[in-house]
Amino acid sequence: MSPRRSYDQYCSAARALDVLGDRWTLLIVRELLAGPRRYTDLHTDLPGVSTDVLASRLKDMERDGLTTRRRLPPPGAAYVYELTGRGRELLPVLQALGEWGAALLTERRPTDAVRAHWFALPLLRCLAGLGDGVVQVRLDEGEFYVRLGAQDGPVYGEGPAPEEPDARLSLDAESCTALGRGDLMLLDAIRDGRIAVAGEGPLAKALREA
Amino acid sequence: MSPRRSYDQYCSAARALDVLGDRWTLLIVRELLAGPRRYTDLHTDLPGVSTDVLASRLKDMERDGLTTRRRLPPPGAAYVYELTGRGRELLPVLQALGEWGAALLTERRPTDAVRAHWFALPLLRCLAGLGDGVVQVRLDEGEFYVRLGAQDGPVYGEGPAPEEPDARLSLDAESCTALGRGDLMLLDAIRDGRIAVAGEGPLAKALREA
DNA sequence: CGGCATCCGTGACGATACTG
DNA sequence: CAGTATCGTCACGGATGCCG
Repeated sequence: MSPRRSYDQYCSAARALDVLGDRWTLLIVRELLAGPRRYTDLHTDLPGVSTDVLASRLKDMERDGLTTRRRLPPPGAAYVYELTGRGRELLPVLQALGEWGAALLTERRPTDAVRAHWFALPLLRCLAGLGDGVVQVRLDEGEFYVRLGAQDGPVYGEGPAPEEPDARLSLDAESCTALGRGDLMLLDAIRDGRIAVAGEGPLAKALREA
Repeated sequence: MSPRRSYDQYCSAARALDVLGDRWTLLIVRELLAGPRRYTDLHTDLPGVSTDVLASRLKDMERDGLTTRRRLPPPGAAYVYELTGRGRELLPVLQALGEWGAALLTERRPTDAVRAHWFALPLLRCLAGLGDGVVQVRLDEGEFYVRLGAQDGPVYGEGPAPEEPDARLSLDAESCTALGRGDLMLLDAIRDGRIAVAGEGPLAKALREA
């Protein structure tokens, strides 16, 4: 079970850490921000987490109202874990953490795992305010999509978007980290050709012409 | 020493959690956001932290560039710990955590510790944009001050402000949590008399008249 | 095979005692 | 006052086994 060990402080940040402070919890939230995932998906995308800790965290998070467990309709009837509304409200927390940690994201160590959708979080800020629509992003490591201007704030997902995207971006991971660190401006990178833009909708035009 | 156990992920949020994810680390940052503190001050304001863990965290945080250790000039020559610029950049992280955790801050449990300056974090957002100056805040639990419009963003501190404040607020902890949760608007609370405003400067007038 | 539960070794944590 | 030393306990990581 979860932190039987509360900080016992009448402080909202301490209360948040009572729920979120355990190892792996916030990284599981980061995974689920990219959409519903099965237990095995979570286990393979979080190398190093042991099976019992993952199961324990998922139980705690469900009890704390962060996630729900749902059975997928057949075929492929499996359980998936997904965030509740309350869980999705953690997006600003992960954005703040990611922004602070961007300065630490220098070289890639040989032991570092990489997943494409981990770059969606820093890209959300860069793309905010450019208009509404779905942007499909392709990296060497994989692809993900970003839904801008959604009613519950922008959301994103792993893999190809379920609907036809309004614009397609192709770039490399290095440019992605530079964007997140603020060393590179999105529109500069498009002008330089470090980011390729495809698509004919207004969102694609806005990205190319601005 | 600190997380020898890295998550080993090429992701800025995971990198941040490598540094910040240990128990007590972010709460020590919260304490130091209120100004430099001695070891004993930290130990008494963080009930439950053991002496060796506190010492270990402070070493790790200094090594990771979050804090510095400085000897105070006599009299009272003691060591104080204070945040570096990099450490102060964690303010948005704690604000995001506090905002999310505000929903969990309901009744005060009998085991909960309270410190007045823990309420400074949520109040910063409420006071932002009302102008520049120093606001002294008095609660039953103690007092703190908030410096609005500072060059490095607003900062705050425990106890009375070192300079003469531009406005003085008196309120109770319940109103403070309601403000942080968004259930109560600052100017409404002033009109209702739940917050008393003293002072003659333009900031005090702005608080009373808006 | 996906979804855990069990067992075990190691290390982190919490409480107390002690020292410069 | 500012930590270090010691020790019991628990959480974590890794491997394996069970069960639908």
